[in-house]
Amino acid sequence: MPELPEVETVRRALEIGLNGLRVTGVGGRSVMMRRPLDVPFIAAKLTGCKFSEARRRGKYLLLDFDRPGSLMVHLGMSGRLMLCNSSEPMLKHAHLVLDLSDGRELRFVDPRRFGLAVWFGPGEENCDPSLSDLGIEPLDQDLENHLPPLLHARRSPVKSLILDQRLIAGVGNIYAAEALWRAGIRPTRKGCRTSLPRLGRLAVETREVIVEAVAQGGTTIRDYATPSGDFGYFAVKLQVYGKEGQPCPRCGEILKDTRIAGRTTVWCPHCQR
DNA sequence: CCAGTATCCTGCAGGC
DNA sequence: TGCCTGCAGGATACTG
Repeated sequence: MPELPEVETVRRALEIGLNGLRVTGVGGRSVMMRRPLDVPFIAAKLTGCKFSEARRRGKYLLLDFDRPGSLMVHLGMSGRLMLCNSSEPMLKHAHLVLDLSDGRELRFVDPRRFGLAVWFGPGEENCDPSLSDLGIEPLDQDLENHLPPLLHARRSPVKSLILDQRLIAGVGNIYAAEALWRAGIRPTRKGCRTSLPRLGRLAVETREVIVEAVAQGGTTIRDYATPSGDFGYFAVKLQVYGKEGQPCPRCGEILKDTRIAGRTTVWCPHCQR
């Protein structure tokens, strides 16, 4: 569910919300997620540790404490991190709960269990393929030089390519649709059949839509919220995602939806070519 | 190596 | 009111 802007918003909220706090206990249930969740192991590493900072790489969050190593969290499709008072009723799918020294709790809730939370010992995060295989960050200044030749070398639809985390890290289904619409590129067009200048434009529009979404605190479609329960306000700026059958905001043509790589893709047949 | 599909899981909306 | 189907901000194992 959450893409880079939502994860970045969560990161910023945690940096403030966890500032100066210590983990006084760890609870939850060791359910099967994208990787097995090992609550006792995380408890052994984290209990008594003081939060220091929250980092982000692509859609991955890395929480650091006053001991070597870090807790990696991915929210998958339905994952949420919530800062709650411990008196608040526990949600059904709160798989991992960190008790905090101010009496509150950080709860990792993920009904679909496509997310993950794992502890990395010192140096381990550099070896983990989920992180080491990630492509360039959309906010990287070098994006428009780096990305176009990579996409141009591939035969897949550009939509699949910008969803490929090994090429560019952090773009998901919402911002892929928005960036392609802004760049005027048909999502089914193959990378190798798209000119380098047009792919450069796509790189620029991808970064721009992500910058704008971060500034709005991300997009709330169904249930995304920051750890303190705030919603993201970028939804009002979406031009095509979820708007199939409605007129294109640029030319008025009816927006179509197609499935690419198993994912719904909305686009304008007139201005995306 | 690359490209495309199937799959993990729960919840919810829509059709009958 | 159900029951069934398909779809949902994702990543990856597997197939050809």
